[in-house]
Amino acid sequence: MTDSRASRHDSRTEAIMKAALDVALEVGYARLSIEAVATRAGVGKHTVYRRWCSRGLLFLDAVLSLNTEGLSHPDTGDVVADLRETMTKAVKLLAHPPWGPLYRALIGEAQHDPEVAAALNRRFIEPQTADTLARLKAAKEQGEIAPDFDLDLAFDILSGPLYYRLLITQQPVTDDYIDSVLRAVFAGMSPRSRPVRRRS
Amino acid sequence: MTDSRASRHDSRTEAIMKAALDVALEVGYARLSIEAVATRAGVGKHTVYRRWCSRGLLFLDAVLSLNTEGLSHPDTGDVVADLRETMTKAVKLLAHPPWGPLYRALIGEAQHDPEVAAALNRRFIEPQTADTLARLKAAKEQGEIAPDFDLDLAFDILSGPLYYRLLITQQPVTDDYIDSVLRAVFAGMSPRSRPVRRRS
DNA sequence: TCAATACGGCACGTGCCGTGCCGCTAGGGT
DNA sequence: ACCCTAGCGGCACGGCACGTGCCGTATTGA
Repeated sequence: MTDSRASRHDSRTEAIMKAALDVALEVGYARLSIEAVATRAGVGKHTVYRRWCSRGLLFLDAVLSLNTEGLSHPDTGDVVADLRETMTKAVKLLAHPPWGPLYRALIGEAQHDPEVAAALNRRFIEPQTADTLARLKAAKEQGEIAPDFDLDLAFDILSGPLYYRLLITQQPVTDDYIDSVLRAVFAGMSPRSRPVRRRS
Repeated sequence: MTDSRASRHDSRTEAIMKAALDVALEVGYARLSIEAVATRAGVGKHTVYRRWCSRGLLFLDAVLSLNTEGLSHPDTGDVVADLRETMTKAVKLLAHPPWGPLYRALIGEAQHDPEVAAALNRRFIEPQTADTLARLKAAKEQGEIAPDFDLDLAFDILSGPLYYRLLITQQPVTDDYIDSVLRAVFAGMSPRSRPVRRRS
């Protein structure tokens, strides 16, 4: 096998990311040290520093390695139902233990480290956004969304409240809340708006 | 004067908060150390630790000490115009240098330190929210907002997109963006909604 | 067999942590 | 006018994690 070297290399990499997640879950990201991660992984510090140039980027890789499966959007013809399903799945992953605290810590780190912020956007936020935008575009073409509605803005308005709850007020993001956001955003705040169809 | 002792105490406190802001603006909150703050303030480390039990709480006090004047809502009878004015003012304060990076760092710290998160909510987020909710309530009573619209939710939907831009994508929050959010949220995403009045 | 590469282990200097201790000074009590 | 005391600045300490050298080793590919 010509890739023995590479596979050894990869196994170390995975061991380090696994150890980083373990330590972060135990003591919190704020108290996560490279030393502790290296020790936990049974690895020298050099082996960590050779792969990641900062604690934040290591943590980013570790958290994103949990990307079990993508959050691709179904298309049943009912955009509200499809959005609800995807948002519920995403929130279940990202806003609840054990991953909720880790994801929050990752976004927190992004506020201090521009590299982490850029990488988080490029590798997680943008792909997820593109996927949702595609679904919204299809909905607009089928007349489920007003033709002059800016879809990038629509994404912000749908995601923003969830992140606001996750990061600022830190109230739980329940299925009911997702439902309320969807209804409210589709219906609009003005009186006499056309109501959106309720959950069947 | 019987409060000389208290005034001496307060002058130290203010000097430390001022020094914390200076250092944070120079090297960033991530590299802000108590030692540097104490030195900058011409103060012993004890004098800092006696007042704040963590770096995050000191930073919170320092940033909130910039609360020049409250962001109270005007009531001209046009809720969209009033919200636009307040949101524009808030964004101008909180999303632009020099305070933008500091506010982002504060929210970032809140992701790691529950005490900071709780204090930030209690001392800044909740009062601001209450103020906006009062204005929204008045608008609902005057028929500018649909009578069955949850106003707490309305606040989340209006604020969320701004925070999403500030914290996640880190795109600039422009006046046009605020305008777009207001129009979109009032009109709703569904087709054939009653359009909200445009800026005069 | 041999050179090369990546590795684990160890040690180092540095910076900051949080906490003692010491001597001083400015105010307040009498 | 006296001292008493709380709060202070300065200093030093042990501890921890940083990031980086160095060394000996094991596994790999020539």
